Amino acid sequence: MTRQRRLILDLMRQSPRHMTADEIFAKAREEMPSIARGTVYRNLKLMEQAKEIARLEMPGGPDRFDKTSNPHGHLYCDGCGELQDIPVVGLVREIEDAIGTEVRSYQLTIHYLCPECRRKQAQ
Amino acid sequence: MTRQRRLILDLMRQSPRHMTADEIFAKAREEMPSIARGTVYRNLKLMEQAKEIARLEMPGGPDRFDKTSNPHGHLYCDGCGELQDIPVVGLVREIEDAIGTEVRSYQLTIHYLCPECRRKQAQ
DNA sequence: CTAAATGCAAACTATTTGCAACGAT
DNA sequence: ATCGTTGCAAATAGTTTGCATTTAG
Repeated sequence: MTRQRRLILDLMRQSPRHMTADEIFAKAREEMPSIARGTVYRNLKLMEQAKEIARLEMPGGPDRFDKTSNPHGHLYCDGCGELQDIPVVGLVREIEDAIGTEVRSYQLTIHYLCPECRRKQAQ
Repeated sequence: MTRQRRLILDLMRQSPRHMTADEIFAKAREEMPSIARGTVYRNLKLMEQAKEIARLEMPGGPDRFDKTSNPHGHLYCDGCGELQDIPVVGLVREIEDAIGTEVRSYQLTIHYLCPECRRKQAQ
């Protein structure tokens, strides 16, 4: 556990958002100007492999990282790009029944318009 | 509808697989050696925007393209990388009930081991 | 002390784009 | 003739990697 890795983890924990690697890098630079972009990417990959964090692949944009490790879906607002977690209770069980074997992992992203963006669009 | 676009569409229809842009490009070159990679990417993007085909973003690999336009989920085998369609009946309705608003689109990929890969791994 | 992690820069993969030439209507 | 489309090559975005140096245990 190096200073760099600790910093990356702390920044992720402090942010309520799902940050991109470059957002984490930028914030990290503020506190540790010598940190390299490669170090951030390397640590994110290592922590992903250790299942300490999860990588979210975003259509048409950089990956984002999620500090929670318990599996869940994501709710993506097509208006403002904000991303929220959603519990997907029952879904996995249902699918396991349907395919007759274990689900190893899954990725679910629901695109919608959040209340605020819906309001703006209505005007 | 140019010769190039028609060729790209035909190749997608002929293949039972979900091809990557480069796989399509390679196949297209066999029949039309002058076709450019950029043309394939451009046409795939145009057809995606026209909702004639769908783009599937694959974790850690190039996007794949799906000739069917009706929404459905995907079943990805972590062993051999093969990809199948799965109907996801009811899921969207359930989620709309939960979030109280319309789902504009979604992306669901289930990772599992197909029967063949499961057998190989058991040995 | 030594194995692992870092900083840096260059490499890489997938994709997009500017532009002059081409082709369909 | 005109306007969209192509082929080409260069550019871009995001990420990874090789290597000499530094650091944690």
